[in-house]
Amino acid sequence: MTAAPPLIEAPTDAKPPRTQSRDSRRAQVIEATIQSLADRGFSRTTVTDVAARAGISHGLVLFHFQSKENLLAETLDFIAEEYRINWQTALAAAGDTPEAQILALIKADFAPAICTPARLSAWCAFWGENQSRPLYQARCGANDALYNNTMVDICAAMNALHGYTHDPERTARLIRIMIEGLWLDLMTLEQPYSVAEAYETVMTGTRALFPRHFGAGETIA
Amino acid sequence: MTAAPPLIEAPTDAKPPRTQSRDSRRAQVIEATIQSLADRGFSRTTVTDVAARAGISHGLVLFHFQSKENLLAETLDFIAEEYRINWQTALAAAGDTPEAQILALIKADFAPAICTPARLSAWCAFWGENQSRPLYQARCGANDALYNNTMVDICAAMNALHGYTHDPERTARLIRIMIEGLWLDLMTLEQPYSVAEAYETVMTGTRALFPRHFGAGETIA
Amino acid sequence: MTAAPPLIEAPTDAKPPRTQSRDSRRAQVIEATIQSLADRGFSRTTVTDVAARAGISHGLVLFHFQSKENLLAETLDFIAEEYRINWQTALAAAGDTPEAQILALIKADFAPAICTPARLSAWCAFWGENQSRPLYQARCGANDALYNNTMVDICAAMNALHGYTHDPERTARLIRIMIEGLWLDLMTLEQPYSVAEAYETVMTGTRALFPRHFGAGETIA
Amino acid sequence: MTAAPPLIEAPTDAKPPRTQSRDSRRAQVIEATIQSLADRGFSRTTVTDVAARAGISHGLVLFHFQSKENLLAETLDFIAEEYRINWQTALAAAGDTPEAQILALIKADFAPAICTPARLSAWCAFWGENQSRPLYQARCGANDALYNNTMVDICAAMNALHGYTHDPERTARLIRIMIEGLWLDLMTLEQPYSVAEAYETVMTGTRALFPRHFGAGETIA
DNA sequence: GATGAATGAGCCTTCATTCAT
DNA sequence: GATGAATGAAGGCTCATTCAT
Repeated sequence: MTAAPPLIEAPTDAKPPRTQSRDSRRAQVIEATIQSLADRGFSRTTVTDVAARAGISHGLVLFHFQSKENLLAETLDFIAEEYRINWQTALAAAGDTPEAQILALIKADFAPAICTPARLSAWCAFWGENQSRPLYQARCGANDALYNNTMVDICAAMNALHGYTHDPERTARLIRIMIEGLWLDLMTLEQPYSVAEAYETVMTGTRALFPRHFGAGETIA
Repeated sequence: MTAAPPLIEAPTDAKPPRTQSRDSRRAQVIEATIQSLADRGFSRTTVTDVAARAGISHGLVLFHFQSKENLLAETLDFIAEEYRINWQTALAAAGDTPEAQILALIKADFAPAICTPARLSAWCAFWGENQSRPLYQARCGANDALYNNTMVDICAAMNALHGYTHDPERTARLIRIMIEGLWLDLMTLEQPYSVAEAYETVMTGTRALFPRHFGAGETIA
Repeated sequence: MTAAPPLIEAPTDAKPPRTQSRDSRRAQVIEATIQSLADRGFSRTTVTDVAARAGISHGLVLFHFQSKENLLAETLDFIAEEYRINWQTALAAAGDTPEAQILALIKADFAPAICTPARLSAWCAFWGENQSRPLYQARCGANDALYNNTMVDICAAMNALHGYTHDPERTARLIRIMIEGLWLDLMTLEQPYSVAEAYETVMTGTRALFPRHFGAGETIA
Repeated sequence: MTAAPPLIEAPTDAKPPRTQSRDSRRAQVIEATIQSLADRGFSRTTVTDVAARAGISHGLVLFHFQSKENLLAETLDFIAEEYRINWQTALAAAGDTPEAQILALIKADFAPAICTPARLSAWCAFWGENQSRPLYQARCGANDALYNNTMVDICAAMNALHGYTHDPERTARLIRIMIEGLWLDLMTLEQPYSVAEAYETVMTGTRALFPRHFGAGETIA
């Protein structure tokens, strides 16, 4: 599996030029928004705080994003797209066997670029706000459905190829919600276990579902 | 299994007496807070909205709860306690075998009094707000640890009694995060599946972990 | 003619009670809004300025009026109603002859309670803002039409009773726009003439329209 | 009477050359300001909106006019000068008799180039803003005084030549404020009468003042 | 207990103005 | 000349909190 390259550069200590290109400024602000959502949650994420994290004035944030609502929507778009590219890249790099594909998808969700406290918290901030649910559906519904359908197809291929007799829908859902549940744990627990342990836990569950595959030799690297 | 009785009465159409007992007023306000968290999310839940739902003035809400922060803390206490009583009651009513206890605990989490859109949304509202994480830990950390330890003990008993060789920590965690992941699904999906299907999904996963138990005959009733 | 009594009490030096009745507060704020419109114009009238003039916090202004837009609408309602009561009271107190009625209506428009710098400027602030035109029509259109129709009827009565052969529409319009034009002068000129001179000017114009009436003996007193 | 030629060209669909002469750019921006004042009113007229109407960037608007305040002042200068040229041209083209001069002045004020919704609204925007009153006096006071003195002189000539015995000040004022009052009507009314009807109304009033002149044969052409 | 007037901190947003390119 | 990124003052509005009644 090839990890997706980081989509935006990390902020450097070098003094940025006073005026930046439109795209670079927007990426910088979106990253600051993710950090703010993670640190302060949805309700305390303010334009002023985002601007301060990006080292610019609040006016400039709105100059680039028009409104706070739009900023949040574009931030959600960004992490959704980042997530989609991550798993699709991992899937493309995996072999043709369904077991390799499942493994690739699981590993992708715990990859360092994705399974970051900030990223997880940002997701959770959107999940936790009922008001953002229509926004979430509009921006992520299709992606989530695509992920799910992909996983269902792979589980069906496991049945066809290896003689399992699972309900593909339910099996795919189990894999997905195990990952999500572990993500939630990583955020919620005061002293969470490691990402590696989370990965091992999903693998344990997956191995239970497909006992003749996913031998214990695989680790997250 | 005996379902835990509802801890607070549902709001009736009958106008409440102008002067209610302290406890009844407080319960009424807490229920209104849960509804507001579910309907409007953490960031849009206001004292005024809670008061309107409870049919009283905002002044009275703060008279009873001192501050909004305290109101939210007590609301969290309430649902945490409600949740604790629910699973402990279910566990007490279950038989002595670990498989019966696991089944009771799972069923309890999908019981109608607990697995309500409002309840789930309220939980999620707290999870999504990083600012409330210390609060959450302070109020729910002990409960969550107790639940987890209980589940670990039961899983260890499954090993001892029935010859399974699982890591009890990891197995207990799997059962717990499957439930949480399904809860998240129920809230996040635009058109979620039924609670019964969610229950069946956990049971499928549990059955995979303990293949010689949890036969398909059990339904959520 | 009996001058309409002032509809709201002038602010006194006596320290007002910390909390006032709803109506008295609202009247106080509306008067402050009129003053602000007169002093600063539409574009510089802010909620904060109105609040400062009323000696209260901006929050309280919005507590009573919900929004700035609504405050302006209610202020317009207020002066429109004040104006309507003023001329209708004057008309009711006038005799039955159309010449007495015309005289009463003209005098009413230059009465001290109406023809105030603040009142005139407030009207002009609404006229000058295209954005407020729909608001103006919605709130004042009916009143203005009523005034105009009344004047048309009186002019028709002048024809019928005294043998004039004017177009009643045009004559009524002339009387009305002479008054409005003089109001505009009183506001626009750096060193305007007196209200009495404005009144005499309208009377001169009216006398020209009805040469056998409105002898020079009438003054505004 | 010869109508004053339009002082600035109407905007054409043809894209203007990227670099225009200084004067042409300034005229273009001033015309855009008039339109913005008319469409959006004083309080909603922004540099950005003016720039958009002129098809240039807001930076360029301020490059040419230094500040918004100065832009508004120059716009006022422009319409004041346009107005002055309009009536002075009309007056110069009129005959030597005072009755011809009065007629020419009245007609000039309802000429198509002057009595435009945009022009009227722009005037009204300035009148309605008390803050702009010093500006108005500084820029238009002399013009207005000149107009008034001219009209007073003409009314005095009417007396001398034709045996009327009016107060020239008051008569001149009546003619002027009738025109202004009708302008106000044209802007304020939801469904105003035509400009021609407004002109006829002034003529009716003028005829009443000078019964032996201004026979009904004259129309606005 | 209970209400609702009152305050003020803090939010989102607009917009005139500056200035690097 | 010309653009548009960038700033920051100021405005409308929300809402937790206080407090007189």
